[in-house]
Amino acid sequence: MSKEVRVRFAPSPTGPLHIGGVRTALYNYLFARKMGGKFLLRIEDTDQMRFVPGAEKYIQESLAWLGISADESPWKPGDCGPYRQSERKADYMQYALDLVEAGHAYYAFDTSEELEAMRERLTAARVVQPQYNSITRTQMKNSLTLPAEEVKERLASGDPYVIRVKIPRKEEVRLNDMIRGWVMVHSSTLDDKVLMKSDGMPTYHLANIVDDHLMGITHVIRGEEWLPSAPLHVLLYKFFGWEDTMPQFAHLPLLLKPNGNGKLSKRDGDKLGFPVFPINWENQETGETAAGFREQGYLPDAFVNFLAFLGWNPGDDRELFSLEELVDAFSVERIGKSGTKFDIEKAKWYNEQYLRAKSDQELANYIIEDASKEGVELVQEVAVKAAGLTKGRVTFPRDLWNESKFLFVPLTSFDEDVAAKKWNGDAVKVLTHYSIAITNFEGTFDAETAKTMLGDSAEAEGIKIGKVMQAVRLAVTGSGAGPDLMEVFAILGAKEVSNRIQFALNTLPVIA
RNA sequence: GGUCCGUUCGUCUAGGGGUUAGGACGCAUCCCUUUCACGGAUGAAACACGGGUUCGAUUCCCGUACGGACUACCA
Repeated sequence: MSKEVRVRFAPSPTGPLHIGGVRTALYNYLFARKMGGKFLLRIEDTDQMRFVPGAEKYIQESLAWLGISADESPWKPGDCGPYRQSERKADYMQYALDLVEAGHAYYAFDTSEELEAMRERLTAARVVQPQYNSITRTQMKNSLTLPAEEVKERLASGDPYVIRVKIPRKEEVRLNDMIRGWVMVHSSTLDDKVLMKSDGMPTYHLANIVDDHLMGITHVIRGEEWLPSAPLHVLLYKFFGWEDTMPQFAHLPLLLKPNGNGKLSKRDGDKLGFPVFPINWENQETGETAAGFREQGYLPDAFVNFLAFLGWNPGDDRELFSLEELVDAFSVERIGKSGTKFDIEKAKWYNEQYLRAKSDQELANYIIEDASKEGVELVQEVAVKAAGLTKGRVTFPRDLWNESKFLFVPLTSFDEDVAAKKWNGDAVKVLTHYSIAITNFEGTFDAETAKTMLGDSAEAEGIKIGKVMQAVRLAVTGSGAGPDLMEVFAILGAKEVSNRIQFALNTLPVIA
């Protein structure tokens, strides 16, 4: 009987959460639910310089929109709080000190200028890897090179210092990644990463190990950009003596730019013409804004479904999955290894699928809302009909109103190309006849009736109905394309159709 | 440069020692439709390359190429 699965999503509040992060959150969530475990959200705000107000709220709102709920978070604390690293600040130093005590870490007093000088010196000496490591640390100012007395004095006098991990000179570090299998790295290629910064805050490397341990995290599912530092993390677990409870790692393939190369970054949104963020973002201080999927008209279910399939698949031909179904079907084994290019067309397709699956009643609300923004008040019943007529032709909810708008507002113009091609004497004859026929029509003007009467008018004029159909559509809708014309007539009603035909007859050029 | 990761249609992917290499998006054609769209059908479209191993490699191994990530007192 293994212990309960506990996973975490640990974003840092440095701006809007980008889509890759959202996917990471999703996979963590799916895994936790699938395994009957817990999904926690931890805010990694150890970088005070990059902290952006509002980013935390953005993360919260984004996940809420998608239905990704955390069992424990800053807003819903469990037994392992606090869930913001800045609020755990006091604890990290002791852990770092324990490492120093055990000889796995040391104080370093080098200034940034000295570090820079070291790198330049090494570069000049053609050292391939100018870094702070088992070789170079012997020439730097740290507690391994300085006399114990001086170290004590510097510490006592408040000299700025960092604590660095002391990477062993020769050691093979292995980890068994759930997605990539065994990964082996030699410690000689690792550097003595800073664990505690001079501002008293831990770096990611220290904080994430300490917190994951303290929070009982069993699986770390994160982006592939963390793979290179994973060996360091494994070493840290070992130094702390936590090997037995070290989480399993799963490094997710990256989300790539659609046009080719490089991982999808925050800046790509504007360039590529589609959002890279879940919801709209606005930085109050800088005025920086970014577009979100939600505001573009993507449905949360569709977006989640789309995102889940970016790097994962169920192993069969099914494509449409609700969040619950994703939970049921999810497994880490079925996550791919290679980077995934982002294809907005597929996202649109998903949105169309989910939109069409909605009832006319539900869709009608979008139409009513959008219409009222333009000062048009619609009754539910008509909006429902309009929704039914147009839902097969749209990608986003807002398209519903755009596609059905012509039903509710007076025509002001006619498509010129269609007019040039289809508006002719025959059409005028039929339309004139039809207009008169229906203007005083008393019965139920349903699609069937409208069609029969139109056929009768054409026959009376001795003209084939098919020849003038496009002109009829043009006269009543102003366009050469649209939903079933007779259904449109039924919604419009005989009176309105007649009026529109009259308007067209008066507006369009008269042709003999 | 170094370390690590990766490579099946344009894209997302299934598959896995012997298959007509399957599906989805997109694209094209046809059908449906008195329009456009939806829907249906069909089609074009892929195992990066070179060596092994093997009776047989897209599949296993090794190289090469290409791509990517990382290489901060950022996460």
